[in-house]
Amino acid sequence: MRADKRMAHPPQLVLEHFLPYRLSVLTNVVSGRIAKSYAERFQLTIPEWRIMAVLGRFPGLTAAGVVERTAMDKVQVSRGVARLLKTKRIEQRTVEGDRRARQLFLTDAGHGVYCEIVPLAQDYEQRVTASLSASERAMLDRILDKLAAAAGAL
Amino acid sequence: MRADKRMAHPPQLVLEHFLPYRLSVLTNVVSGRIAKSYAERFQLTIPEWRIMAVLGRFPGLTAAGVVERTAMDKVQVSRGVARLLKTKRIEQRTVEGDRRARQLFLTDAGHGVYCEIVPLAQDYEQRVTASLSASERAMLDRILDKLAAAAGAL
DNA sequence: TGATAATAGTTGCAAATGAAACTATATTGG
DNA sequence: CCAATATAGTTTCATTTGCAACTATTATCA
Repeated sequence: MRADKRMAHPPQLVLEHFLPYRLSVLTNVVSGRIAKSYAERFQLTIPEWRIMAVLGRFPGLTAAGVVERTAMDKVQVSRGVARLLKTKRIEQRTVEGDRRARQLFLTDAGHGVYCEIVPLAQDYEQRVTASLSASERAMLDRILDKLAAAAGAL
Repeated sequence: MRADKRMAHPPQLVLEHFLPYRLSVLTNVVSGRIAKSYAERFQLTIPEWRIMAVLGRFPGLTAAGVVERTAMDKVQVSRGVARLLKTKRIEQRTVEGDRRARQLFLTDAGHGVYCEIVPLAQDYEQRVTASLSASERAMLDRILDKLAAAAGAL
């Protein structure tokens, strides 16, 4: 009988040890905290800041490039880009030889905002990772790379 | 002049080494995959599944207890509970001595679904972490605890 | 006791989200 | 070369979200 089977081997998911769950909670907390430091002050949403961050690092990406680099939703990027264009934090240039795609760049104003937020974000990161030893930090680095590779491969 | 300053020390966020960013990308990928495996098949949203998961482990929690254990939003829990009641995956019982609160339990049907999903989730987790050595897995465990504690404490 | 504050949980509403359909442009195979 | 297909990005629409305000009940303490 089914009930007997269940009582013999009740599958159990210990949520607080379940990796996807822990990642999700941690990410939400971390992103949320950082967002607080810029959202109100610069009128930026999280997706908008993500786009700016990735463009600060990789100027000239197209929207599709942003999607690829951030694993954000395509629509989310499209709308974030639209808002950032309206607020003049980024500008676009049609790609040579492909009139569908546009390369995206931070404007001077956008770069200014970027330069203000980056230290805040770095500071927060440092305070969060301050609890780790140097070897733990190195280990985390390697582990995250492996996990990202594995998750992407499935 | 401002431009000069920027060019001298342009703050740069090296995204591929920036912890919040890496967490976010990894979480986006992982959560997306998992959601797909049960969302369609069992008509369950992520919040619903989280509630079921925590009730499978801690039967008799109240909605507030679920909030506490999952770091989910109170409203999200309220609505998830409402849907799970309607779909008969959980049932509730008024708490002795407090007519506001209700204890929540998986129904037999709910427990059946739970027992089907748990192995899927565990299997997925295993495939993602298969790339890690045992010691790396142990380390990850510790590190995530530390990070969560540190992030929460700020 | 009784007024005030706290807690459990729900609901209204405006904003955010995402799947699917859409426009416009590029590519490819026959 | 052109029809079919693929890609970049946007828009539509129904759903989901979360803050704030709400109801109902319980706790506090003057």
